[in-house]
Amino acid sequence: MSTILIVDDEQPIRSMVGFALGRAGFELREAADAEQAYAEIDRQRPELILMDWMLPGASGLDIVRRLQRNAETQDIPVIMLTARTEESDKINGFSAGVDDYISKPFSPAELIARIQAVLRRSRNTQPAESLEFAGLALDPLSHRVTANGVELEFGPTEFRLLKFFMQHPDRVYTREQLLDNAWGRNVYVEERTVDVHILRLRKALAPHGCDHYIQTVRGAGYRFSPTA
Amino acid sequence: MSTILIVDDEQPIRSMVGFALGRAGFELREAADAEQAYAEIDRQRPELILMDWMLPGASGLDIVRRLQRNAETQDIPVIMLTARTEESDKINGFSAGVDDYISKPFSPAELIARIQAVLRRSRNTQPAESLEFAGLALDPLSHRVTANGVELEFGPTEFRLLKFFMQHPDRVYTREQLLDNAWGRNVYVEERTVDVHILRLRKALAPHGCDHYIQTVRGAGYRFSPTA
DNA sequence: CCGACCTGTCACGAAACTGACACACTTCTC
DNA sequence: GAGAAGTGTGTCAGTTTCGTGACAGGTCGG
Repeated sequence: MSTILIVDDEQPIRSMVGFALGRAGFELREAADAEQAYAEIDRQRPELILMDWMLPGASGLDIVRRLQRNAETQDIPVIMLTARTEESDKINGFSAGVDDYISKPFSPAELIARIQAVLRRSRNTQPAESLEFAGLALDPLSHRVTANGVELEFGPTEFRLLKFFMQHPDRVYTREQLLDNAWGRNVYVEERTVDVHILRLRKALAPHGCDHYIQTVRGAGYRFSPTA
Repeated sequence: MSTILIVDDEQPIRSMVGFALGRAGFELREAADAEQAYAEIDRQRPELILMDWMLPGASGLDIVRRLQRNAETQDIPVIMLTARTEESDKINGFSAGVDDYISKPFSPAELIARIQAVLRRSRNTQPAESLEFAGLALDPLSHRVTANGVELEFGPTEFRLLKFFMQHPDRVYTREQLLDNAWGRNVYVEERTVDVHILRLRKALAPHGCDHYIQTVRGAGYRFSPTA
């Protein structure tokens, strides 16, 4: 049973969504503003957040950005609820970590379909279990990496990159694929940037003898393989 | 080679894009408005559409929505050309089936990169299986070759050559065929170069007794046959 | 506003890869 | 057996690819 949090100041919307989700077998919790949202998330981590675009006080995007900065809440998928009248707002939702958008008004069927699509995607890429290979451990939930018991510090990008590698070990990925998976599909950065982050990962891993876990495959890309 | 359709009412833009795409080996067709776009798509299905956001009469998004409703055209990937990064427009576009966005002005390099990324994603890339013959194993996913458990190092060309051989065992290929398949259809290299790479393959395989897997067929070419 | 941190890009040198060539060697033809 | 044709192999320079340090812009908290 998935727990879903809706953050919207309009009570009718919350009711409608609650009704639709209830029929589809989701458990819904509600928040009317940013403060309640933080409180609810803190009380129990939801599996997905439906975030209204306009809220009294803070915009939904502000909340998403703040969630992104927090290691505990960073990987909760978010679906934005937007209204047509706000199209002129300049936003950068996808790069902030928003997984999908739904325009109001929406049908219950569309809502359910999108929620399930996002959940399916995020479950594939976010196993809640800790990943460990030969002394190198990464825990997606606590957002922590340890090598032989010693905690390592990584920036968000390097963390995502290492997480992706550890989720798909022993397989070569091109720079482009790594950009798609650790950066996002809709960002345009130079492929060589991947090299730099690989370097930074290796540098951080080197003191613990784990730098060779990431191998260069000339002409193809990079591979995470702790056994080699 | 891929045929790409650009739908844009500004002739200079079409020319610039045409120039950039021509250099990258794409064939470009042009449409200045919705009517021409439909006509071009109907005449020959393009592999990808570059759609201007603002068009006289209909917006690019309207065209995309209409294409989406038609079974024949709904799976043609679309890249939107937007005047500015109006992210809120992206919201509606992604849900309508737009695959990517490029903000004007854009560089030719970015255009090419995004087109190739979208094309690659939309093409069904079947995961290749691991190939093994008598102790010699090649895994396309991890990009690894092992002989009796020992890992062997190969450059990109030798790897492609060996992969092709192992995908088509027990069959003679001329040097020209090998160049076509392991190098590429439209590259010009001396046929004798194949000999050199065969030599390098054999050299790498020899310490593990696998060098005789590749046989010379005098006057014809080479053959991969582990049993012979 | 400042300073710490994260990020993307660039430039440079090092290393690896590649294709070509020359020559030695084998096989075939007469 | 001689010559011709086809193939094996060592070598080398040009090119490509990668590692790495430096740096500027951005973000965020104070």
